[in-house]
Amino acid sequence: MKYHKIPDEAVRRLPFYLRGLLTLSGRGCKSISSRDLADLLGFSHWQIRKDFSYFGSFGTPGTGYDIEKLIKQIRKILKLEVVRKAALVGVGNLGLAVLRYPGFQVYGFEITAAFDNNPKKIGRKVGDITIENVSGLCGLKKRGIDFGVVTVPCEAAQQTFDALVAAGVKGILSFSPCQKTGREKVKVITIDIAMDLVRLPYYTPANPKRSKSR
Amino acid sequence: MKYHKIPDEAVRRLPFYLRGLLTLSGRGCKSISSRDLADLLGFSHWQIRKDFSYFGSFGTPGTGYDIEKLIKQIRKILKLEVVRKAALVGVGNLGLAVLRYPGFQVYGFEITAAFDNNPKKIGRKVGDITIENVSGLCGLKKRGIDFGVVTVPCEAAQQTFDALVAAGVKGILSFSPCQKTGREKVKVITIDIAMDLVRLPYYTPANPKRSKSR
DNA sequence: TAATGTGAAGCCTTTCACAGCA
DNA sequence: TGCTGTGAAAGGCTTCACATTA
Repeated sequence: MKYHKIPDEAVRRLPFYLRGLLTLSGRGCKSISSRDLADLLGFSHWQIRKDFSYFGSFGTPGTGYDIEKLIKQIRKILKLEVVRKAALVGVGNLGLAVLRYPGFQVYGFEITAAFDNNPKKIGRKVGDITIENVSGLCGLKKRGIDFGVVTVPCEAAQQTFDALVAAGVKGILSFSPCQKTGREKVKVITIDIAMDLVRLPYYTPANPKRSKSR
Repeated sequence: MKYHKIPDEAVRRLPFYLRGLLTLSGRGCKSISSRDLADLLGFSHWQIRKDFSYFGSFGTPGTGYDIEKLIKQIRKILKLEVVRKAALVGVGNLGLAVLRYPGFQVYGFEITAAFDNNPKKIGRKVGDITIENVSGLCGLKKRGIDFGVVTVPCEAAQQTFDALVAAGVKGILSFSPCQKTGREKVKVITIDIAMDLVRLPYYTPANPKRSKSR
């Protein structure tokens, strides 16, 4: 394998591969070819091989990929070998939905703390998690929490960001469109529901061209 | 203006431009240069000019863009000149969060109906919307609803998709990772929270390269 | 034989530089 | 002079074809 700059698009696909492989592993499958994995996930087989090749050579010509080995490799690439912990800030409906979402654990990701500034909510439990006052954010590092999920209203987004950055998190997943991104050194991934919903009409007939549905 | 295939990436940016312009309009601004809009939104000025140029020439050399005119143009491109209606299926925490999200209206988008299969929820009101039985999905067309938002659990995703497609919707925003996309003719945009959260660790130091935070 | 890994081609997107207009 | 609109260059990603390996 030679050096290649790794396309961010390839990184974006790794979790999909991981999910597919975990499913296969759960079914007891031992190995799979790029073609079969491609059919399963809706990618092309050369895309899958190319993506893996950015990170090394994991397969066996003539046979395919050893599923367990590949899962391990992708976990390593994504830095999910150890369980990663995140804190959620803003326990409204969206925050609750994210807290109760069961789908993180298979990846080795856990939300282990929740914060809010509403005194009525502080102290309540959601599953195993007790909602804390946002003033406690500064203690994240000590608790081994490196990531933040921001589900606060727009007005509170910027100060929540600043608090998380001050607390030393390494990355933030934000549902708020209202932050001035860029000035921080931490990676911020933003999910903006309105942005995605609003461009649906564009793809309506008379524009029947299309693309990856992201 | 000459013919150009329009990059999907440019379409993806239009709602951001629209939001910025609406904010400016609200502040009473009349016109803006590509450079100032770029600074406001965190894009580059040539990117903005290029994006607009795919759709036509909206600006005035030496002056910039007339904000109201530009808003109208982007609305037209995104097919948001008339108010677009969507139905939400699955009124759990996430569904509630989306229903209560106030940010769609400025774009000319409205969620006007909500469906669930839980008898306890049917008949309840969320804001102005009364939750209906999913069996009522087939009547969407008559009510002028062209889009669907899917916030049901994984297991129910595929059948919800089929029902929405059968009801004649033109596009679907899905929060479920579990649909076999591709076989439908309708545009599907998928938001997968776990996928986005899970790749945060990758960007953690020792991989300090970076990119657009999407 | 069956499948991987990869250089090279092709395509799409972004950036640049500047002609042209108000 | 200041800013737009756009051809052309540069850069990045995907697809292809095939040499290579088990």
